[in-house]
Amino acid sequence: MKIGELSRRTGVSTRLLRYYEEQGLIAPARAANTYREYDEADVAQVERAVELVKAGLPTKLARVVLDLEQTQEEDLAAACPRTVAQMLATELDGLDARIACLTSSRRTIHDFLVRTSHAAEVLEAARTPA
DNA sequence: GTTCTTACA
DNA sequence: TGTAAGAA
Repeated sequence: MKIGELSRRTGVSTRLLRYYEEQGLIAPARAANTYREYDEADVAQVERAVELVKAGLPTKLARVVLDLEQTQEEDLAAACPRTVAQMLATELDGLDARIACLTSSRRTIHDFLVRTSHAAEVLEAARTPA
């Protein structure tokens, strides 16, 4: 399939699909007319890439993870270099720090809200969207 | 009509 | 990242 269809199927803009390719996250084949040619495996690859990026991984790390998953599905354990594991651990630490920060923010806002007469009603509304 | 590359905002 | 230009 061509880039347009892949874009529709994955919800990722053609602009971003080309950028992912530039960053080594995907490696589509090329048709004779120079058009990029994607297969089903690329669809899964793009969806996976989106997950990793959503998780906040730098594209550099996402590229490595994607690469590891593609080549060493069985003994991934041995294939992942310590340096990569270390970087992932650092990501985890950063996440923990952000969670702590957000938890603090939540506390501050929540504590104030609870002091208002609209607390019960508003908090219930937030809990029951749409 | 669709994609490609390059480049600007 | 969206969008534009010019070519295929």
